Amino acid sequence: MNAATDTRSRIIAAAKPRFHSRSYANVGIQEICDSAGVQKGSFYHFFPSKRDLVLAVIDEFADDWANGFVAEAFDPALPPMERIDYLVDAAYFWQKSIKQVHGRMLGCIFGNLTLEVSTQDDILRAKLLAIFSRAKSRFKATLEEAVTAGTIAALDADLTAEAMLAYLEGVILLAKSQNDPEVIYRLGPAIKTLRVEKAA
Amino acid sequence: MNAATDTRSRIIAAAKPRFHSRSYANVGIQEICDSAGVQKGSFYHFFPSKRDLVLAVIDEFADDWANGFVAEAFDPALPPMERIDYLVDAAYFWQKSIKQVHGRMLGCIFGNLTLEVSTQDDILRAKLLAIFSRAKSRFKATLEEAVTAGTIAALDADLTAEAMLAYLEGVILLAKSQNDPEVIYRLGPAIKTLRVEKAA
DNA sequence: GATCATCTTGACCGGACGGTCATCTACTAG
DNA sequence: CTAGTAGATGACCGTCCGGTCAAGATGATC
Repeated sequence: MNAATDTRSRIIAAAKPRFHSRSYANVGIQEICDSAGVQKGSFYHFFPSKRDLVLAVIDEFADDWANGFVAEAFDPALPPMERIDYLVDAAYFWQKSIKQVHGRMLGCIFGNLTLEVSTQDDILRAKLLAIFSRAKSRFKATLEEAVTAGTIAALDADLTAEAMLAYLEGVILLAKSQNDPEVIYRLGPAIKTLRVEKAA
Repeated sequence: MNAATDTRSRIIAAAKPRFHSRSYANVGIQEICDSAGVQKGSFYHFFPSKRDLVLAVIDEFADDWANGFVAEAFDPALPPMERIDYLVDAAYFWQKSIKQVHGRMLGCIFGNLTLEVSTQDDILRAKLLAIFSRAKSRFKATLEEAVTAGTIAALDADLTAEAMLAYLEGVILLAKSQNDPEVIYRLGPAIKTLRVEKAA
């Protein structure tokens, strides 16, 4: 790792928890630079704008998830519907551990950013939409596999997948409003009851 | 209406669409004052702080809903489960009309504010939590009535109500990420498939 | 007509914001 | 040894931020 990539990744590392725990508008470049031990001019050498930083932060969070819980949850060795349970559990344990350390339930950074910036910045909205789109695909493939395996009755896999993603985000939102990850524990499992029937 | 209350309500009227369409942090006091034709000193005569303004804005939005769509939807004359359909429809049509006028889907201001500020301001979080709590009660009473009427099988009304509220917020979030109210139209009706069984 | 509380005015505060820039350093390639 | 490039430095830009304040206007009460 040369000095250049190190500076860049230190900036991102400093930005991640801040954007996650507060909001896009509430975190300043100066604060990130101070925390990363980087000069502002150096920051703008790597990132043309604040938006480009948050874009990189979103990518890192997405990678963390894809290589972590998501990879574990969507393990082909698991029965399809158990993967969904696994993912909900992972969200619960993650939020719980964050709260233990941080004192707060921070929720899903993709959901947080979506509601904050998507009316003001179409580039950020498109980025977040792409993240959700990928998540939906995972759910969809899992549902299709479950139908094929006969675990569940036929349904509209595309819409049901989207509904499940919506539900998960909604549960995390409600949990955040109560600052209580147990909400995810209580409500999460009901995700499997969601059904959108195939159009006739 | 005397001059005092008029100034106060002009401030709130100017603030409402701004907080709804952007974010808490992104809307400044000065801008609101300019739009309302009020001096900043006058603003601070009525509101001790920006937070107090947004608290008043939340109350007005809650009243608008309570006296509008919510009153229509939770009409005792309607069969219980149809009330839930009505509410989802109302959310859809409302977001659709906002998009037609504004060009954007703005989503639910309570959800928007929750994800933006609830890690940073416990007073605002408590306020939003109270709003959600009231909404949940409406769902719960409706579900209990449906069970009593034999329309649906027995379930945990409290948790199912919370799950439905979560789902609605999640659907609106996803719709906002696509800037497309049709998402609510497609996914909304599945709200009735959500079930949390009574604990044994 | 005097008093008092309510409301209005507009200048002002310190500090934070995102972003720019000329200058300097360090490394690499020819 | 030279030239070029990537990166680091820190002062600087204009603007906006939430909030304050002393002074003035207004209108009701006694």
